[in-house]
Amino acid sequence: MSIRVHNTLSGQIETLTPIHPGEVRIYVCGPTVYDELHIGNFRCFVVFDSLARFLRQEGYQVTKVQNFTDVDDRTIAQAKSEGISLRELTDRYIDLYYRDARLLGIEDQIYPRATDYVAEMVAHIARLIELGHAYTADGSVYFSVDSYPAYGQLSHQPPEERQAGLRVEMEPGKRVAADFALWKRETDPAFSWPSPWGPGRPGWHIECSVMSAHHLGVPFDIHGGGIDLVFPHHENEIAQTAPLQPEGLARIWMHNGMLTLHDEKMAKSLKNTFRLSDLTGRYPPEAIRLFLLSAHYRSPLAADEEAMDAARAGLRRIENVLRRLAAKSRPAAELEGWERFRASLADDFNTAEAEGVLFDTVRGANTALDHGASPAALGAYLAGIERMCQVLGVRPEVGAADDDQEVLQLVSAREAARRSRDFPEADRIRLKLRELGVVVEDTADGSRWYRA
RNA sequence: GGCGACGUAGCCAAGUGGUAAGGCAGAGGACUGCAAAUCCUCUAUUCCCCGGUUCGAAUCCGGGCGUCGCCUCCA
Repeated sequence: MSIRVHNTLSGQIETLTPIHPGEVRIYVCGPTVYDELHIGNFRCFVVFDSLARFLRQEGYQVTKVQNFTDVDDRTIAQAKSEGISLRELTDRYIDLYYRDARLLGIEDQIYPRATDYVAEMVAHIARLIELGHAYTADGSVYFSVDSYPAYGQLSHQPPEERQAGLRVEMEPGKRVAADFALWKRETDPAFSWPSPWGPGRPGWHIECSVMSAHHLGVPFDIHGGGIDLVFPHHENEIAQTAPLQPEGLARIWMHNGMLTLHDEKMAKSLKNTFRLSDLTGRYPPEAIRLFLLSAHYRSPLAADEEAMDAARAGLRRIENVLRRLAAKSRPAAELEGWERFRASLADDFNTAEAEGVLFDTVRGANTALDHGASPAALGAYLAGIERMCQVLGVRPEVGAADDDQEVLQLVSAREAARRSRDFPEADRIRLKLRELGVVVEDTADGSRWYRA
């Protein structure tokens, strides 16, 4: 099945044709680690994690890189204010990223951090100066946008059409307002690296060009990130790579829409963020992941409570049907619903539609169970639903029964009480089990229990 | 001001020319000792508005209105 995705560069939906047959190489712009991340940040990471899962399921060997930006104005400012080293600060927030990433089921991948690649960035910048695409000014180095006529191709807007300096003041030393920093002169010796142009630190964009090329080779297949990175970040990555790599940095540029709260982009600067850890008391992380994939990745997604409640209810529905199926199915080669599911994802990674297919299949499975379908037929439902969950990256908590003797005794005592129609006793035992964290449900075939 | 998205039920959200997926919430019914779970039925004659193209439009075209994102360090 050919896989089609939207390419911001062309503005079109294009067929993914891997550069190296059978292999897909992906780079995703990761977080700046100066503070705890909010779930808006994670929308991007979850989307591209599922994309990688899907491509693997489709038989591709996937190499995926997601960086940590561990040097910029904010990380430096935060480290300074706490009186600690950059490494100490960023280690802390990288650890917190890993904690949340694990909870959200983000698979392991290559995680380079910018400060480990400063020497390579310096070498890259030096080449740009040699080729006449960059110039030094008072210890800083800027990329000359005028030296690259195609500038603006990703954001579909040439620099002269932009209102330069609308939001940020132009730095002195730049020849043209649109020029951007490759290297910034030292402002504090505690946070600087040596370079041929004097001590300083790398600009923001250069790290991604260098680290992606280092780990994936150039060009690679997919470069992803939030749509707010199109300009200037990704535009600049393209510009500063072009003189050294005529084939460009990446073939396909994919961008996810923003998570919004109260109709505004969720962002630290707007103070309308919440973190995964703010939600975990009320929602299992799997429900959050299901929620984050409930809209098409390019659409904005509103982080409202009702939508997250719906995702949680949906997750429970999945868990319940898996419990029902586990008791009655036999392994099957068929995967119920899977073809429709993968067709949705192959069409510009439509996870919203794919979730629709998943819930269709869940209902189909419940109906089949109610109608006493064969164990093999039920096995196909089980396999299909499990495969879909695997790609979406949700690991439903089925709470499988174990061999806890106390629980087993209570369950059978309750069964006996029910048989003798001693319902008050049965209810008393059910309550007691509940206190042990065990849920008992009575079905036509007897009681079933699981850990909540 | 420029560029790019978007506007579908109470809420979330698919659908991009052939007569409105799915989830949540709500109502009724079935099942049930009670729960829980599950199933069935119902809930948008209509897709922001106004024109146009077409046998046929939520889907294409034109014009409005509204919302969001970006315009130099924001996933």
